[in-house]
Amino acid sequence: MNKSIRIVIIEDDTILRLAYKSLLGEVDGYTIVNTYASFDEAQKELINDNPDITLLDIEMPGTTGLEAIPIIKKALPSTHIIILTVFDSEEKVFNALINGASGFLTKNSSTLKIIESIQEVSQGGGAMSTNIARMVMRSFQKNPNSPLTKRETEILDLIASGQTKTQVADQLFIDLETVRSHVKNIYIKLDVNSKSDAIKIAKTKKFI
Amino acid sequence: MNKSIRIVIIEDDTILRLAYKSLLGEVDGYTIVNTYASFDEAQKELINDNPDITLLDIEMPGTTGLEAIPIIKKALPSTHIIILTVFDSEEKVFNALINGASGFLTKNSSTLKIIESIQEVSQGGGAMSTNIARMVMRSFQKNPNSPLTKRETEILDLIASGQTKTQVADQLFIDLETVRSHVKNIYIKLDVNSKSDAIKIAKTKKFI
DNA sequence: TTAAAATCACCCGTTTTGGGTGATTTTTTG
DNA sequence: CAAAAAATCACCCAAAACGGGTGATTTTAA
Repeated sequence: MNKSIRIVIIEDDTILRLAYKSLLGEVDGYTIVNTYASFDEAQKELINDNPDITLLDIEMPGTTGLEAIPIIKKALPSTHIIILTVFDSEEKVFNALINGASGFLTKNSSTLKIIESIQEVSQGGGAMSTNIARMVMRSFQKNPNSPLTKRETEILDLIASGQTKTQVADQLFIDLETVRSHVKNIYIKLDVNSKSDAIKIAKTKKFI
Repeated sequence: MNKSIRIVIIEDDTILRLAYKSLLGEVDGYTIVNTYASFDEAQKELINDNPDITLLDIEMPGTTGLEAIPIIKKALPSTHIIILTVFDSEEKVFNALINGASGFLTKNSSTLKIIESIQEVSQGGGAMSTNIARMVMRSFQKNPNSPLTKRETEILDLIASGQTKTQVADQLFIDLETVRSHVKNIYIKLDVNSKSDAIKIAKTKKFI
């Protein structure tokens, strides 16, 4: 028989916390080691609990789930964190990603989805609710209505990666004056007059 | 009764193509409008087919799936593309994302997973195989062993976003000389002597 | 209570930048 | 094919930014 998956739940909503506990506790191979209503409460016990999976609410009184992620990862580098969120802001999701969460579930996820996700994450996979997956994918996608030409986009891309016009010229095997000419056109199209503004506008409008 | 979901399959492997066709064709509410062994073959027919979902192999003779995505999206802006991949390279997956695919399935995905994914994607969600989800998440995560301090990371981050040292100084309410001092230390730690090299190294090593 | 991190100062010459005002040569597309 | 769009290159100028050197002080954390 395989070892049971050790799960800790940190969720301030009592109803949800108990619901998760009783639902997941009945699953074969899952052990709910402990549950907490806040991270501050969980912090000292967590090392003892030694969970394989930590279900973590992102919105909590005291230390938020977002702030808790790096602390947990530092104390227990091999634990996998699954975030529970109401899906309010993109920023929170991306911050959680950056900090090292392995899964993202919206709170309306079905029990089955949660059970599956724990299984997948504990095997080294990733898990996302479909709306979060959609959001993540959209964040990669460029605006198809960019006013910039292909070459202009290419050049602005290189500039945004930190290169000077001279370096861009060398890399594209064209003259510095040509790059300057393109950049001037880019500035006109984006209605800016500096490198940083061009990059900022182009990024927020997803032209690059 | 709801309208059936119109599906087109573009996949050069005959066995797989027929397998998908027969498996998905039997699902209630799914209609396989057409199947093709290459995009070049599909191209003229696709507008007529008017699929809700296009299952697209990423590796194909002639026009690759990757190249096909923007063409399909241009001709049929509202169709959703689900990529089928053997999961060889990160680059391909990210390029597909950038070009506007709505789903990513590895070819070892179960029929159930494919059926679910079509459902989710056609409802505006996203779909990913767990190993691709994991890959995407990992791409967001920073290196925990960065030699840079918090402040240095913050400053390099702003510089990488296109700001000048002067702008960074203003934004952080510190003196330009302080920023310069930090940048000098960053250059030493990363063993570089220019902005662009610092950004390049820091990005590839995921320090920022 | 040390070490590390963050802050600021002034020197220097070089490179890059942004703006103006052009022109020519591909490429694309109706 | 013809017109339009995109990409290429040229030379002027002054202001800003850059990279390097060599310090010091204060604040924060181990």
